[in-house]
Amino acid sequence: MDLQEKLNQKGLRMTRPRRVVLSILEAASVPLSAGTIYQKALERKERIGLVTVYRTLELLDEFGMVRRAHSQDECHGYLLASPGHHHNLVCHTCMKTVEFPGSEDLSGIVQRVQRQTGYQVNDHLLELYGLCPSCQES
Amino acid sequence: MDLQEKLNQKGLRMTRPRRVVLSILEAASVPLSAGTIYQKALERKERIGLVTVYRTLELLDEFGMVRRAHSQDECHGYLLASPGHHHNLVCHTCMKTVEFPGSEDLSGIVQRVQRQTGYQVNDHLLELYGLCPSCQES
DNA sequence: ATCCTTATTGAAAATATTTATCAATAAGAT
DNA sequence: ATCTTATTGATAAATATTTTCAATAAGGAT
Ligand SMILES: [Mn+2]
Ligand SMILES: [Mn+2]
Ligand SMILES: [Zn+2]
Ligand SMILES: [Zn+2]
Repeated sequence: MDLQEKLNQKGLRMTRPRRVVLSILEAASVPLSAGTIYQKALERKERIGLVTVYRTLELLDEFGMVRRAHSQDECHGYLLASPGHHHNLVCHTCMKTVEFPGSEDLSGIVQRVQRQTGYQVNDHLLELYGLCPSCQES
Repeated sequence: MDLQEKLNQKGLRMTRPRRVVLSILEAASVPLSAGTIYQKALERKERIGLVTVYRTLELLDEFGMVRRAHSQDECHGYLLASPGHHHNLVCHTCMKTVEFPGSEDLSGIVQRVQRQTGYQVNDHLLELYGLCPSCQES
């Protein structure tokens, strides 16, 4: 289900600014902050407000169409997210990011930690870091 | 090795502000932001600058004595970190956080992801969320 | 204890980031 | 083409973080 449909469902409207933000995210391979997206929009000579970028990101987040990247420094990068449970793999050097399906089995860890802490675990954040193919050469 | 020693090693000095920040972190069971630490210092009637809190956190971070909590909203909470590889388990409701040793085996996932993406994985961020014992009752 | 060197502090200002307001605009249904 | 109202973006306000720099204090030397 694409943005248009999700908007319709809620009586919301497809607008040019929203299309621009989405398009920029689609073209990106690294996590983008609101500010960066705004920059790129300006470069494209698009008339858009920074506030709208924030609002659109919030919207896309609600729709689950976007995911935040929590690298140590830049905490506020957004990436387009495929539907379903995924995680990010970020290149330390160039930030190029790919997602991988979250089919990993954490039940072992979860079991153990629950027993040891008394907590009831129901969610997790997993992010991998490394070197992308092209950065491995240099 | 405690803060005093690590400071000595680098020709740095143990100061009262640094002691205060450390002490506040030691007393906390939830991730604290620079601002919050500053607040608590004021409550303790300690003379300290917010800038110094930022600087001290940066320092503690370099020393690996502190870990950042990346909850969805509050991206900049700091927690005192035990030496060695650990992760955080955060309570959704009250934020109470415990750490658990990172002895989990991610090699399965890592292997698979490396093969599928061509990336070379060498680090990860794992955080668990759930309900702490006391929040389970309510 | 006193002196000296220099790491450290914090007030103040500069930047950067995020949120709130609100009149003007434009989506999209009729 | 008209109408309703969701949406935008300029502006301002609120937060958060970083930079600057003269005054202070840690801690080694005497
Ligand atoms: Mn997962
Ligand atoms: Mn681990
Ligand atoms: Zn790379
Ligand atoms: Zn709790």
